[in-house]
Parts: sequence; structure tokens; C-alpha cells
Amino acid sequence: MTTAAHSHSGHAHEGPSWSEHVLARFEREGFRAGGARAAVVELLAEQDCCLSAQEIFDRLRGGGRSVGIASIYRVLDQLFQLQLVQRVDVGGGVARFEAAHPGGDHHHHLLCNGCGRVVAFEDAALEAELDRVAERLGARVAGHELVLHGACADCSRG
Amino acid sequence: MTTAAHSHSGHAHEGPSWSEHVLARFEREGFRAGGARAAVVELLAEQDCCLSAQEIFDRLRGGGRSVGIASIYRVLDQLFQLQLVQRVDVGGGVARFEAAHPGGDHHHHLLCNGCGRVVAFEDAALEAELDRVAERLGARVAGHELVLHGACADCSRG
DNA sequence: GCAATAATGGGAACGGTTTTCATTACCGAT
DNA sequence: ATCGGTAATGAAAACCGTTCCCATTATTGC
Repeated sequence: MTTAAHSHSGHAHEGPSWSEHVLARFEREGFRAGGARAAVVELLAEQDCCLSAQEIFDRLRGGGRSVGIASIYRVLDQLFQLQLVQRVDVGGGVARFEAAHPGGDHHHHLLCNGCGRVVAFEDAALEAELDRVAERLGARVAGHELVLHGACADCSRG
Repeated sequence: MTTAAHSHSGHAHEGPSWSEHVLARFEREGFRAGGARAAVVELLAEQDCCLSAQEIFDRLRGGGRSVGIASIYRVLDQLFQLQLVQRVDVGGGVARFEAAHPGGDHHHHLLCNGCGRVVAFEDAALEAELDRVAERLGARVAGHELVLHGACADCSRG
């Protein structure tokens, strides 16, 4: 699980990448290689934040790849089952997905009602607080999802 | 019609009921009275937790009321615009709604992957932490939604 | 290479939500 | 009271994201 201490503000590419990890995992699980799956994984690996199936479709088509929307949903589902992607639901009836990095690197989202953007953020104290809440509830919490609604820094400044 | 005979059975802590507050607000906003709106508001007022539009539809139909699903969505949207209901999204592509009480009384949800139940909870410290996060981001956060996934207290006790 | 079969893509099917539109009902003016 | 303008309503159609189905394509073990 590569103790890659990387943060989001960093740009550029990663080394022992998520996509390699994912592809290896797929092979280990007995899946065959396939163009659509590789394309989706590759695209997701490049992202800083979540994408919807339609966005993935559009970008792959835009990049010359001819993937079917059904394949995208299939791959996303497989990735989700293996817990290799996180499903992000910011409302509006569209599911978004983003790479789930093994050792944490967990973030949440602010949905700006001004510009419509989805802003990612992370906060260690918040995570600690969430752990405390889970403990108080006596629940074994496997994951959580938080969405803030409001005006992002840019829009609230305007 | 419909002499709003609210307060059915148990639940002794109603006070200045939510439905009255809502109906008054609607009138103040210049809305006309209407059967469908009253029915939805009345039903939501009785709930302890969130309902989907379809559930509202079924319950009202079951109660002999002939409301159209379109009216339900319309009323829910109006309520949401006025911030009188909270939209709860626990995934699965269905939106759920619950009464939003003016002075706080704000809760979140744990979706148990063992028994499938939706457990509501509230936590003041968590809310404070969320406020802090909003401030750190420089965003003007109007609301937030948190869903925990995992095994609830009962299921994790095994 | 060859066959078995998983992976893929197009399109139809599906379910929740939104829109449209004719009808009904509310409310203010008379 | 009733009349008229118009908001509210409900049925059905449209819409859209997602899932299903199936013929075709591509990968893998042999």
C-alpha cells in the first residue's frame, strides 16, 4: 500500500499509481484484460475529484475512445465492489466516482450553489470527530460521506 | 375541507407544531391553500424520519387521499426552497425528505449495511466541528448532509 | 491458430423525477 | 352569494440516469 504521502494540492502524476494497483487487483481477481476497463481506470487515475458516468463517457469519447456507457457503468460497479472507488452522491440524481486510495487520503465535498462546482476538501480534525461520533453510537462505521451545500469561497467573496 | 386534526396519538412533545408553522409560512409567502399541500405537510409532520416521494404517495393513497405524484414533488420542492424540509440522500437514487425544525433539531443518518435500517442521530460537537470546517474553507455553508455507512449498534454487537 | 468465454457496445427497458396541460378550487372583488 | 382571474392539482407524457439484454468482438489457455 505504498506510503505515498501525497496531498491534493500537488499536481502532476503519481509513481506507483492507483491504476497499476487496480489493474493488478483485477488480474488477481481473475478478470480478463479489456479496453473499456483500462480506459475508465486510466481516466479515473488522472482525476483530482469525482466524475459521473456521463462525464467519463464524454471525456473518453472526446479522447477518441469509443466506449459504451454500459461498459462504464459495469466497470464502475466492479471497482466499487472491490472498494477501489468511492461513490460520491452530491444530489441531483447523479452518482459520481473517484479513486479510493488504500491508505486513507479521504476527502469530502462542498457543492457550491453559486457556480455549481464541486470542491474537495479534507480535514483531519473532522475525521477524528467523525470517529468519535461513530464510537459514541456504538456502530462499526465502514465509511462516511459528507456533503456541504452553500457558496464556495469564491462565490461567497463575490 | 380537511379540518386539520393533527396530533394523533403518542408524541407528546409537539408544541407549536411544525405543520402549523409551515402552513402559516406558506400563507405569508402568498401561496393559496390547497388539499395536496396540506396533506403532504400533515403527513410529514407525523414522521420521525425521512420519507421518499413514493412513500408519501403510497401512504396518502392508502389513507384514502387521491393526490397526484406530481403534486407531491411540487410540494416537496416548495418546502425545500423555503428550507422547511431537509433533503436526505442515502443513495439508491431516491431522495427522501423530512421536516426541518427551525431551531436546530438537526440530525444525520447511519445507513446500516447489516439490517438496512436508517438510524438517525445528532451530535452537537460534530455540528460545531462542521461549522469550524466551513469557516476554514471560507465558504458560506447553508447546510450539510452526512451519511455514515456501516453496521449499526445492534448489528455490530452480533 | 482455435475454441471457449469474458468483455464490450448499442439499444431497449426501467424507475424516479420533471414537465405539460386541461381541470378544479381558492380568494378577492363585486 | 357569485363571479372571474388565476393558483393548485392530477393524469399522462417527457426526461434522464441507470440497468438489462444480446449480438459481436477480443482475450486467454490450449
